[in-house]
This record gives sequence, structure tokens and C-alpha cells, in this order.
Amino acid sequence: MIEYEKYLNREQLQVVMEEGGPLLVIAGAGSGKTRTLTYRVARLIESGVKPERIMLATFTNKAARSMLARVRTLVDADLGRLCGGTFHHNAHFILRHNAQLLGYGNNFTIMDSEDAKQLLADCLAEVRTKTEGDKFPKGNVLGDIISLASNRTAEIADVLDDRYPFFYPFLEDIAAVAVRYGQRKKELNFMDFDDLLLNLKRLLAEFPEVRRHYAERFTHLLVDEYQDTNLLQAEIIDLLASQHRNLMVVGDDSQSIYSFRGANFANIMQFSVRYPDCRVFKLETNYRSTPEIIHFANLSITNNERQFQKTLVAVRAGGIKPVLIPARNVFQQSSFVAQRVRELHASGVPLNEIAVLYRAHYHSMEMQMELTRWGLPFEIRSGIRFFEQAHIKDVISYLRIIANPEDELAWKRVLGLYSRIGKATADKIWRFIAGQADALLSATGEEFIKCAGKTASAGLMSCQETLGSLLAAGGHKGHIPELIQAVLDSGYREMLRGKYTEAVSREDDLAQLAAYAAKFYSLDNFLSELALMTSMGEEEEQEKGTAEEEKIVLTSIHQAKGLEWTAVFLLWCAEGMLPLARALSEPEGEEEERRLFYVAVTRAKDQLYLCYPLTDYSRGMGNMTLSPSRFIRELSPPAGLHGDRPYEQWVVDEE
DNA sequence: ATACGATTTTTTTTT
DNA sequence: AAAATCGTAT
Repeated sequence: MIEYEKYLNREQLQVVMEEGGPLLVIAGAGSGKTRTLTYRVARLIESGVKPERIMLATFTNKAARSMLARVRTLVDADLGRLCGGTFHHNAHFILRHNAQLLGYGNNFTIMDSEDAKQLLADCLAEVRTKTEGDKFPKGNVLGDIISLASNRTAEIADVLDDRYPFFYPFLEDIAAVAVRYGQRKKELNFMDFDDLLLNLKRLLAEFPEVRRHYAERFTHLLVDEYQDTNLLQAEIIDLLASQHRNLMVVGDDSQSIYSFRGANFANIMQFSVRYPDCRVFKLETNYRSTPEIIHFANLSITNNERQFQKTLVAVRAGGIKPVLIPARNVFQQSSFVAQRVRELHASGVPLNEIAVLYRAHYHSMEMQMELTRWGLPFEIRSGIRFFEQAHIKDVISYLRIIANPEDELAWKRVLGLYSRIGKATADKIWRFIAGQADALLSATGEEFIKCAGKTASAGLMSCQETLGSLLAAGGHKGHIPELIQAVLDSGYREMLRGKYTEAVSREDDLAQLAAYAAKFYSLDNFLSELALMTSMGEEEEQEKGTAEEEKIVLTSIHQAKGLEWTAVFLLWCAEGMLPLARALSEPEGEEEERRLFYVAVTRAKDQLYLCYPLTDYSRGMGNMTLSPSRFIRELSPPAGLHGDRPYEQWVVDEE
């Protein structure tokens, strides 16, 4: 038996021990939210609930992995059938068994955002043949609009009205593209991220026997980061919980930072309206940060109107106040950070206990250069995801063809790699392939070489060669690392070297991919999981963490959620950058930006440095003067009162 | 008509 | 830094 009293405080213990029914837990930053959830899962299992009857929905794969790993250390049970993962992951799991009910094949392919953007662009070209007004939304914006409509279960017109009023005149065409996009996906047997949720909801809503089956199966549902769920996700959870009503949602309204993805603040604010019999708990004891940092954070968030009343209480001993550092320019900002990092390191703070946070990826450029110059090792956790890099997607596309020769998108990507084959030619070749009975077999024949005229034939020959060596390596049933090796050996390596200056590091990536892929049972299994993964599995990260030296972490604030470091540097705390100018134009934009600031601040355990450059040079605007972020200015006491500011200010020396 | 290189523009955040 | 657009050569 676990000695719960020993490891949990009173607030946490109550949540862990509470019987079923709807439960809402408002858990402040650093209040042991993850700990509480893990112990509750362990408690449920200990009191006889079978793991397969529990669903744990988390926001990231990493959160799910780490929670389940911790549960495993607490109870001795096989968690293999516990349904734990992101909403998308869990939806994927259920849809694999039921997709044919909705008119999909069970072997549907999941598109990542890159694939989706590509297909959307094709649809756009179909709908708008003549390019009149050039104000029409482009690929990713168009995708955002359509995606937002799905996630909010709203019409495109509503989304345009609310967020993109300037695109309203194009409503008809946008809707037409959306329809065409939907058709194409269906034809191709593809689902994008939104379809996973959308289709799961349809499945549960329209097929009572399916709903009954799953609602019966999951006697206990636990949802993490509830403040970041969207309407669609909330509806899915409600459907799944409809039978047993043992639903526990955990979240912190002050950390809701995903409204751009349709996250609906109202879900958590109105949970007690949807479930009038729910019991509400608050975790307000913060174990992470010094009282100075907590005071600063509390003070900041009170500027938001819409929130649950709560005040974090710090239990740690006092430390130093957060520090504001105005720097002359970007370069001084980054050299200050590097300098301070070195001092901290010298005084015994390990590098992996130091993080540099920022609002947008491109804010980290100068910092990366500076750290490189100082020889300080760092790791970037923002930017393009591993599996979305061009070279990874190229190789994956070959594998996709082998696994499913009807995969139009994969074919077109692969064909486009060869010289003298562009969009038009690839289209022609695809029509040839699609017309054949056996797509893969046809690609081995002579007709394949000739199907697009003379100019393309050299490229097609080497394509044929690569596909041939893939088949020789076992094809569909082959060992995945060998397949990847076969792609590299039959010409792709040369292609890489010709295309990129850093080809060697890209080859390393592919070697890493091969090592990772070795862990999967089958090619199909590997490929269908791929789109939902952002980084490699935890083992990989573990190995990295121990085998290599300690590293400073550079990350966007969004990705820092849930993590903590001894010292945190927050860059670009200036108007227009931390409340990001673009974000302020969104409805409720300022409050969301302030929550983002709150998340960043509460990542720090002991030391918090808020930096901003006084001047910035940008190509469009020339030299600009920046003022400190409103989130800092609003914390200053009225004029004349000094000494009571929740932060101190440093002046940086000239070099 | 197509492919490809040069030029210009544009960067929020993520499953 | 990457993508979209433009212009030129095939």
C-alpha cells in the first residue's frame, strides 16, 4: 500500500482520495498538479480499477509518458491497456478500430500540418483558377481558419467574423476550398489532426452502440490541462463520461495559452454549470518558487478580469527579487544572458537547470549565436519539429509509398525530388500510376520511365532504382532501419549533399530516425504513430540527457509549460514583443498574453531575469526604440513610491 | 509549358 | 531562415 499521507499535502490528498463523480481541480502553477494526478491514477488502480478502464487525456505526449512512468513506480500493474495520451492520440486509438463506420478505411493515414498545407494549396488552386485580388488568405492562414472552425464546432463564417473580418468578402471561396479539401481527404483516406477529433465526436454522437461501448468501458476519465481544451474536446469527454460520470478535470485558468488552437476558456470556467453536482478543489500551495517570484506572478495575473479567484501561497524560504535588465540592444541582451549563465554555472548551478524563454522562435536567433560564441552548450526546443524537417519527410515519403502505393501525397513529394520533375510532371506521372492496377508493380516496369516524356526519364530511372532497392530490402515487410538505409544508399545521400551545406548533420538525423524506428513492430505501426509525435521517445531523450553534457534549454514559452528551472531568463520583455503586437489584435489578446507572461514567470524556481533591449533594428522599420512590457510597467507602484516594486533593476556594464 | 534560380517577403504559439 | 513570387532558359 502506498502511504499517501507521506507524499501529499492535505489539498492534494483530498483530491487523490475523493470518490467518483465530476471533480474540478483548479491547480495553480507548481502546486503539484502532476503529482496529484499520478497518485490518483495509482490510487484508483490500487483500489481495484482495471487499468484499461481508465482514460488519461493529456496535452502532450511527453506529459502522458512521464505520468505513466511515475504511476508504474508506484503500483505494480501492467498499464499497457490504460488509455493514456493526447486527445489526438486517444482519438486515433479509437478510430483505428471504427473508422469504417464513418466511411474511411481502417488503414487511414494521418497527415501532419505540412501535408495538410500542401493539399490545401492544391484545393485552393482548383477553386480559384484566376488569381485576381491578392488579398486572399494563403496556405497556413487558410488552414488556421478551417481548423479553427472545426475545433470550435463553428461555421467558417463565424470564425471569419470573429477573427478575420478582413477576409469576410472571400467567405464563399474559402468555404468552397474547405469543402473541396474535405472531399480530397476522404478520397485519399487521409485524416488531418482536426479530423481525428471531429470524427471521434461523430462516431460517438451518431453511433449509440459505439458510444455505449466506450462510455461503458471507461469508468474513470482524467483530463489534464483542461483550460486548454477546445469545445470539440470537451464534447468528446462529455460523451465518454456520459455513462459513469467519474470525470476529473485538472487545470489552471491562469495558464490558458492555446486559444489560437481553439482552446476555450469557457470549458473550465463553466464546468460547474455543465456538471452542477461537481465538487471543486483548489491547489494553491506552490512548492516550486521563492516567495518573491510568486508575489510577482500573483501581482501580474490580478490584472486579468476573467479568472477564478485564487492566490498562490509560497512555502519556500525567501530568495532574491526578480530582476529587470534593460539592455542597449539585442546583442547586449544576449551577451548579458551568456555572462550571467557563466557566473551561475561557476557558482554551482548545472546548465540544465537554466532556461532561456521567449515568445516567438525568431526571438532566439542572437541568443543562439552568442551562446555558440561563448562555447556554452544549449538545446533548442522550439522551431521546426524533428519529424517535419524536409529530409525526414523525404525519407518517410519513400516508406509511405512502400506501405501504401496509393499514397498520392507521398508519391508527389518523392517524384519532385528528382531533377527535371516539378509539379506539372509529377502530376502527369501520378495519373499514370493511379491508372495502373498495381501502383508499385507499375513503377518497376519500362512504361514508368517513359510515361512523362524524355526530360523526366533520367529522374524516373533513379526513382525506379531506389524503389527497387526498397523492395529488395523487404518492402512492406522489411526491417525499417534497413529500408531507411536503402533510401540513403540508392542516391538520396548524394541528393542531400548537393542540396544542403549541413548535409552531414541531416544524415545524422536520419541515422537517429533509423535507430528510433527499430523499436516499432511494423512499418504501418511506425507510420501511423509518426504524425502525432513531436520528438522522439523518452528513451532517446534520456540517453541524450545522460550521455551528453548538460545543456541550457532555449524554448518558446508555450513549450515551457509544465517545466521548471532554477534560473529562468525571459527575453524580449518589451512592448510589441511580449505582448506580441500581432496577438493584441485578437479578441481577448491582451489577457492571453498576460497569461503567457504568467506561465513564463512561474517556471523559475530561484532566479528570474526579465530582459529587454532598448533599441531594435528591423529591416522594415529601421532603428526603433522599445519600451518595457506593459506587464512589467503595470507592476510599478504609483509615481513617487519607490522601493516597493516586486522586482529590482540592474544596469548592464559596457563591455 | 515547365523547371529552376534569383529575388522578395514574411515569420506566434502546436497536436 | 524559409516560403512565396518573379523572371529566364530550356
